[in-house]
This record gives sequence, C-alpha cells and structure tokens, in this order.
Amino acid sequence: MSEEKYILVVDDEPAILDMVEFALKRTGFRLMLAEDSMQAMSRIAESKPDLILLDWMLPDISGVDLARRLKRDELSKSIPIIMLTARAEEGDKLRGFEVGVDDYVTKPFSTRELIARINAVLRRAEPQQDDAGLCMRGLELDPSTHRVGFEGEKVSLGPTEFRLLHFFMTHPERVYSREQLLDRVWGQNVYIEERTVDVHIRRLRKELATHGCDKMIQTVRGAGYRFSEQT
Amino acid sequence: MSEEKYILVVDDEPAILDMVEFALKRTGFRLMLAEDSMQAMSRIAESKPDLILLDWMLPDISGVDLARRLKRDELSKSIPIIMLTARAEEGDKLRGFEVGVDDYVTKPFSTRELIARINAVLRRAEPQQDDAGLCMRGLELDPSTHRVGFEGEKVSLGPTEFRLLHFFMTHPERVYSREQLLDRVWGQNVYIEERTVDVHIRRLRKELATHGCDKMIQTVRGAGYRFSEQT
DNA sequence: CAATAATATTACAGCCATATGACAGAAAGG
DNA sequence: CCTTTCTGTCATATGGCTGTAATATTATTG
Repeated sequence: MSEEKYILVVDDEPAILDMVEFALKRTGFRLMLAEDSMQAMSRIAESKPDLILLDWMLPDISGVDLARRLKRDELSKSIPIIMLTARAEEGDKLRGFEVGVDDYVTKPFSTRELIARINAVLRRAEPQQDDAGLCMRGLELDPSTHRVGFEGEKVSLGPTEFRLLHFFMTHPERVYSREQLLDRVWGQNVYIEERTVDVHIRRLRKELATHGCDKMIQTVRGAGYRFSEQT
Repeated sequence: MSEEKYILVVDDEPAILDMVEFALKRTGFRLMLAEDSMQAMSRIAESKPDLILLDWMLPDISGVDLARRLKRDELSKSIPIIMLTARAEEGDKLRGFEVGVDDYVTKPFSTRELIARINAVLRRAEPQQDDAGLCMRGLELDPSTHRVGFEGEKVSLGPTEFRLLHFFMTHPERVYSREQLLDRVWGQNVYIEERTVDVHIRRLRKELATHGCDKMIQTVRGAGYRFSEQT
C-alpha cells in the first residue's frame, strides 16, 4: 500500500472535476484527467491507471460504451472502473454491471463516499492480479514468470505466441474471429493482415504439437479459432 | 451486431414512411413495411422481424390494440415494439406501457433520436438471444462457442448448416419460404438458386439424423420449411 | 390411376478458407 | 556492430464447402 495509486478521472463537468481532484489529491492519490472518451483512451494508452472514475454521460462516446470497450481489451480489462451517474435507475446500473463495471456512485455524492468506494474497489482488485497461474489439461501458463509448461516439460514460445496463448487460456471455449484476435491480442489500433493470425496460430500449434497438446487450438471454419479443453 | 436486423414499420403516412425508410436503410437495418394492422400481421406471419415500429393511429385496428395482440401471442411477444405517437399525453403512454410496449417516440422526432431509441431497445433485448445458448428438445446450439450438440453428443455442421440451424432455432414454429431463407441466412444481395436451399436442408437433416432428431426440420409442401419441437 | 408438380437425393466441379513453408525486414540482445 | 530471434507478408498446397444440375421419390390433382 505504500505506492501511490493513479486514478484516471473522465468527466466533462468542471464542477465535478474540481471537487474530485481536490478530494483525491488530498487523500494521496495521483490524478490523470480526461474530458471525453477519446482523451481517456489516449491517456490509458500512455500509462495504465490503477482505477478509472468514469462519467456516464460524455460528449463523444457514452461512458458505458467506453467501459465495454476497455473491459474487452486485454490490456485494460483488469483496470477497475467506477461509474459516476446522475441516474439511479436500476436498468442503467444493470447495463453497467453487465459490461463489467466494478461499482457505481450516484450523483450527488459526498467525497467521503467516493473515497470509500475507491478504496473498497482497489482493495478488492488487489489480489486479482492477472499473474495467477493458469492451468488447463496439463498446460500451464504463468504470467508472472512468463513461463509455459506442459506436464513439467518446458514449452518455449515467442512473445506473440505467448500473448495469444494467454488470451486463449483466459477466454477458453469461445470462438474468436481473426479480427477480434488482432484487436485483443495485438491491440486495437493496428493494421495487420488477418491472415497473419493464421501464421501465429500455426507457430503456437507447432510448439504445442511437440508436447502433444496442439489439439486444444481448434479451427472453426468460417468463424475463427477456439481454445478448448474438450476434443 | 454482425447480423442485419429486420425492422417492421407500420404506418400509413407516406411522409413518415419515407423518412424512416431512408434513415433506417442508411443505418444498415433491413426493412419490412406495412400500412395497416392487417398487413402488419401477415408480414409478421411471413417472417419474424427483430423490432416493430408501430404508429399509434392506423386505418383499421389501432396501434395499441395491435401491440396488445402481438404481446399476447407466444410467437410475437418477444419482439420489441416502439410506438410512434403524435400525442404526448401521459395517459396514452401509460396505456402503451401497460400493453407491453418497449418504448415511445413522439412526433415530430429526429431520425437521430429514432435510431438511438431503436439501438437502445435492441441492445436491451440482445442478451436474450445473442449469447445465450439455445436448447430445444435436447438439441443445443451455442453461438459463442460455435458448438452444436444433442444430448451431450457432438453434432458437426458446416458453416452454412450452422447458420441455417441457428436461424431456425431463433425462429421456431414458423414456416419460411426458400426465398426468405436465402434472404435471411445467406444475406440480401445473393443470387442463388432456390433449390440450393433444399440441398442444405438435406445436409442439415442428414447430420441431425445420426442423432435421431432430424424430424425437427419439417417440410411444408408448397410453402417452405419449419423448425419445430413438436412432431 | 395417370399426369404433373414439388421435394429429396446424389454426384460433382469449382471455389474458397485454411494450412504451411519460405523470406526479408525489424527488433532485440550480446 | 553483428548475430539471433521475431514478425508480418506472400505464394502455394490442400481439403472442405458450396452451388448446380441431373435423377429419383413423393405428394397432388383430375
């Protein structure tokens, strides 16, 4: 808890912004500011904050949509999000939670409440570090050590293959199109041939094949690829 | 998302119709038109739309009555309805919501507002159909994993057969002509022989037959095909 | 029951999606 | 600065999928 946490505040109302800024700085957080979704995304790209305070209403892309986007991207999905909303309607809240938002604060709110929620969410998020070791059918991947193994044997992968496998193991059983994979494994602003995905799938399979577990990467013709424990 | 949504517009004013048609087509929706309630019902019987835009005032049966009727029928009750009304009176709105209408747009309206409402309603309705695995009489289809099974056994289908079955399972108990199937399963700008549908029906049935559930795809002579749980 | 229409079934050739191997440039590491 | 590894693209191979037509079967009609 010694290290200072960075909080990105996304809001276009100066009044709110001032209040939040004052309260958070006083409590010992470091701030990053953005006035709309575009700015928010570039801030995040520059430097990953520890938590995002996100207004429901924004000038460009709506807060929920931004949240959905962030929660979909491999790089930003682990960042907790607290939404600020004027509406207390249950429907909206539900939509937010579906998207993966971590908590809600309804305007008007006290700084005390805000701080409390932020601390609660940060505490909850702490142990949820993404370096929990993954294991499926003997195939182990440890993000913290950046190692992959199969039943004790060492599996050696290049950086991209590692990220690809990591994505698959955290999203098993589901089919992803080449486009989605490019978006989520490579990052959203890259222009790369879709066929390139095939090649990396091939490289990943080739290495897995030496250990006899390449069948876990499955081709779904006309749709994309899937990582699965089942045959 | 990926698939084109069908919207049935029920209105007898050419001016409104033109405007709506232009706006919706531009946004990428597929249109179905009806000028009164009777037409609307037969359109729905032909092919189930994903959403209905319903004028309050119609030449024959009033819009509210039609809405009530649709919301009572098992086959059409899940279709979201947005009412178009000139009156802003709360009483009318209430009556509409009681009937089960999903949203209201008061004339005059901007196309932007209309589109926004449509998207909102569709998004709200989405989680029912999009990701939820479908299951009927032991036959399971999961769009997210792209897997089909029958009582645990794996059912393997080609891409077209998968889409065909997916369409059928989301539109059960209703007859679709070959033309309609080509339109909705293959896409709108395809020039393909109608007989080709027979062949894909055959392929689908053949695979289903190995699991003993091919009876669910039924031929309706002179009309088309139907997917049904009943025998 | 014959004649006709609609659907079922089969076979097949072209096409399209994916797999694979090779390569040059970029990045990383020594 | 050189070596090595990694990356993205292309060319080619392969195999499955697709649409069509030809033929068989079944239903409808008079």
